[in-house]
Amino acid sequence: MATIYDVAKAAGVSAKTVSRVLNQDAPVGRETREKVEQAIHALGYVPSNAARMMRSNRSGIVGLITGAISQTSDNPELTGLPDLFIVQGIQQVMAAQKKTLMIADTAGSADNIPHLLETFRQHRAEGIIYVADYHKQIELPDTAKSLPIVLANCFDARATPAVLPDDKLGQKRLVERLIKAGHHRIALLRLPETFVASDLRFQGYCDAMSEASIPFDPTLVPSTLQDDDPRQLGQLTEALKHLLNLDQPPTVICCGNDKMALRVYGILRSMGLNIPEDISIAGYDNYTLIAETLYPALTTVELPYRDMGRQAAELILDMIKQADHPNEPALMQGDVYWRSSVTDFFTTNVKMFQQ
Amino acid sequence: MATIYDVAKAAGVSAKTVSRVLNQDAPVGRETREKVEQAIHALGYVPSNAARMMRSNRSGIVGLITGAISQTSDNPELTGLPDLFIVQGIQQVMAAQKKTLMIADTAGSADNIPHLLETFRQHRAEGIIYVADYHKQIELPDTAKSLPIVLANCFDARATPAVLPDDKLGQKRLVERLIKAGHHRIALLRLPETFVASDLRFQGYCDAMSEASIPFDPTLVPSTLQDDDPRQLGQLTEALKHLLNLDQPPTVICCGNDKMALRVYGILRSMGLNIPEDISIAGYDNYTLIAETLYPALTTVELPYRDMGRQAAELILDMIKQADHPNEPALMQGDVYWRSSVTDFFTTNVKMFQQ
DNA sequence: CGATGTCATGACACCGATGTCATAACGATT
DNA sequence: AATCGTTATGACATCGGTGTCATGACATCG
Repeated sequence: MATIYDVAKAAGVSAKTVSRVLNQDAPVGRETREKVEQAIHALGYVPSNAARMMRSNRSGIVGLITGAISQTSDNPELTGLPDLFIVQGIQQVMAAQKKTLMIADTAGSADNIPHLLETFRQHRAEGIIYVADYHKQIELPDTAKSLPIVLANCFDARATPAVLPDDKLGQKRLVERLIKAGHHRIALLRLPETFVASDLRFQGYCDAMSEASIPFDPTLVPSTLQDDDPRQLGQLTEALKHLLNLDQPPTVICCGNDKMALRVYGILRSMGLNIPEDISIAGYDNYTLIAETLYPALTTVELPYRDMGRQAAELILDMIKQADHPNEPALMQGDVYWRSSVTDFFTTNVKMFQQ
Repeated sequence: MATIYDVAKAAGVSAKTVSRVLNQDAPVGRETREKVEQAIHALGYVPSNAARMMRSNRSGIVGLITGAISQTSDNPELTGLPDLFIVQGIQQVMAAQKKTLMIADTAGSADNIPHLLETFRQHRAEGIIYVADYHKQIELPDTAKSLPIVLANCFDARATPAVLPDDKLGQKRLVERLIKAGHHRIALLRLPETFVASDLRFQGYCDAMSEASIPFDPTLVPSTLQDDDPRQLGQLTEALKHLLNLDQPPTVICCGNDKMALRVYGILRSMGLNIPEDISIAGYDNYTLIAETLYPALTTVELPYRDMGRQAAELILDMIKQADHPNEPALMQGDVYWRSSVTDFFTTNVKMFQQ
């Protein structure tokens, strides 16, 4: 591989002059510049990052730790990898800032994290972003504290700067929208309690109901499901039977996430019920592969993963520039996506009048 | 950040001795070693990759170009990102070989590729893997030819070494299995022709049928769908009606992929048909989020993405070691996943006898 | 016209590792 | 005792860039 000296010799100038042409940090004569540029092109010269980095002591590298690439084998429930959109958001910002993003994977085990941090330090990464596959609490090894670090989609007990989805607000908005569409009997099939989002979304549900002066009816919120995937189908079936057999059954069921909604579609149909004519269904996540492909398409709330990624990236860049960092996690809002799996009683009425 | 000289001074030895402790490439006295190790620990010293790299001129970096992280905006059809499993397979091999994988993203536009290659050259990447989001033909810029390169999930006209899924064999195996289960009237809903896989899978279907001496019936293979997503639902509905209205309707429908199968589930159910009692459905891709979550679970063929990634990684490492490279693309086989969306007439019969 | 400033360029040191070579101490071999 | 081999260690050059400083040629200004 050609070096700057090869280029200098070919152009008949000093290495420093080539450097000046490359970096445009000092005036160079037009003729000289052209000779140098020709030599660079002829030799296919590309400057060595390693050498630059040594001199400047600035790597321009930001490390990213994720389990998104290797499947999280401890939780087969979540194999969809939508959290990769967080990585995408980060990538966008980094590319715009000409930073190099170095992605390392936990290979499914948190034990690897110290080793990954070590690698990042060897590369002199300026900061680190840790991305979790779903909203959860984590604990980082002590070695992590020596570099600026931002958590995305997770938080810890030490108030490390974090970017999180606003699950409470998202569920609240969805329920508000359902109420506006004329629904009063609104069921909620909660995620297993081990998920942080389970409780937050339940709170959002309660807030929306109470603000609309609809009294809370515990029969509409069956006990939460278990983590255990194989048993979930049976539990879901039971919960649905319970809801449908109520004196006043719900007109809409909010599912813990889109995947659960996919299951619910199958079960309800095997019971002979039509969506949304017999009962409306809503999800959570706006996992488009499911939400847009299901028939009918699924009303759901977006997890604002791309925004979270962008926010996390900007946060880490700020922290690299100035050791300053926020104390409160940044909560990112997701929109409600209104699709045909939910009946809008008022819109339907309008249509009837029109016809 | 501490340097090797800081460590040397703290331990009262020369920098070279510290280097020897780090690399264990020459004997060091026990006492000296311990002093050095203490100093390293006390200073939190981590050797600089940049400096090492300069001296050795070996980066240990393999570049990976993908659109998997940024969504491929030109094809909203495919937002599932399952191709990330390829990246995972690559990562596994690289980690085992202590290579650093540098992932760059096309941000949805192939125009960025030259720039990414430039970045890789700056980092002195030893080789490059290009990962496509689905089986397709691509064309790389000429600048790519100066480094060892392997294509994963795609190929070009210049016989660049490639790793591809064996779509023909996969479909053939699925159809063979269907025939073994007692199906003779087997329909195939092809992917749009713009997909390379469309024709290959059709060939596999034909091969299996002809080897079983079942004459090819073109009415069972409706004309392929259009790319155009919004129109696909209507086209699918038409195609299904056509198939169901045949004199001898199919007992099983092979869908172009799992996502299409998800649509077909919805449409058939809205027609009042039960799967698999009234008609069996099979998919392709083994996109587990769909295939395992659908009710009933979907019979499908695996796209062996992880294996492809591993294979591509091993190929590029070979090519880095020795400029040698294969001329034929490596075809990777995927297994048939047999689930409850397809009736097995013989198994059913056996059960009936048993009862 | 001499002093000053700007432009264009080169010589040289340095960033932080490691390869090469030298050296000293010590035990083993002849 | 002289020679040799091994162990343990350090001095120094080097990788490929860039920061610092110096230098010469002109242009500008009072």
